[in-house]
Amino acid sequence: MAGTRGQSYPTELVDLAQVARALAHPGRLQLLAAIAARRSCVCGELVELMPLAQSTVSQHLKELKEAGLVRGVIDGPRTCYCVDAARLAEVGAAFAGLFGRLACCGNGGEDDHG
Amino acid sequence: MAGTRGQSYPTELVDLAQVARALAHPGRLQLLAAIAARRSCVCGELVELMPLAQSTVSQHLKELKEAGLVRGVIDGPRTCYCVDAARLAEVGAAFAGLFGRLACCGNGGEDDHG
DNA sequence: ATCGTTTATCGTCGATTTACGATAATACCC
DNA sequence: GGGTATTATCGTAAATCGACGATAAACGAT
Repeated sequence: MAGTRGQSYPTELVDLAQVARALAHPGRLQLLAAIAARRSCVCGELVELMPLAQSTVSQHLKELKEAGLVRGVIDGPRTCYCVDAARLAEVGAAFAGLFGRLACCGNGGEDDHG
Repeated sequence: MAGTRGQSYPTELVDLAQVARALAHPGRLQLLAAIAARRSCVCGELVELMPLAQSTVSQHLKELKEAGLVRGVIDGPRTCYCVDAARLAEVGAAFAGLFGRLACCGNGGEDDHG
C-alpha cells in the first residue's frame, strides 16, 4: 500500500487520508447523517432505511467505528450507535485546516476553465 | 457500486463521497499540498518529491483533476498543475457543513464509554 | 524529419473494497 | 434449557485501487 520504493508518508497525511477513506462512500455518509439526526440509533433502524443488506450495514458501521467517528453502545440485545462529537469536531478542524492551507496558496479570482 | 437492491443515494452524498475518495490517499494529499505550496507546479517536480513512479503520480494527478481539485495547464512540453481555489473553497464549505450538522446533533460532553 | 524531453495512457498484477447470504454470538422471555 | 430477536462475523465473488514498466503522444530544438 505504501509503494515498493520504500519511503513513507507523514503521519498527519496518513491519518487524514484514513478518515477521508471512511467518508468515501455515500452509504457511510448517509449512515453517519442518520445516526447524528436521531439521538437513538439502533442498528435495525439503520438497516431499514438503507438499501443494503444487514451484514453490509454492519460492515460499514464497523468501518465508521474503526475510524473513530461513531461509537457503538451495547443496549440489551441491540447496539445503539452515536456519533463521537469530540472526534468529529477534531476531524472537522483537521479538514478545515487542510482546505485553508490549500486555498490560501492558490489563485484567488480565476474561475474560468476552457 | 450502488448495491443490487435498487435504490440509490442523494446526489449530495454521492458527490461528497467522491471528493472524499480523492482525498483518501496520503500520496494524493501530499500532491495536493505540494501543488498548493508552490505556485509553479510542474509534474516533473512532483514526481521528484514523491516516492512513486512517474506513471503512478500521473494517475493520481488525473484523479485529483477528475475530482475537480486541481487543474492542469499545458505549458509547452510539460503540464503545470494548480489547485482550483474556488472549487476547493466549495468543497471545504461542504465538509464544514457536513461536520457541523453531524456534531450539532451529537452528544456534547461525553467522551468516556469503555 | 529526427532526436530528446516531458507527460499521459495502456496493460497487468496483487491487494483491497463492496456486496451478499449463511451462520455464529448475545440477550431476552417462557 | 428452548425459542425468538438482534447484531456481528465468516466465506465468497465481482469490482475497483494502487503500483509498476512499457509505450504512445505532444512539444522544442537541431
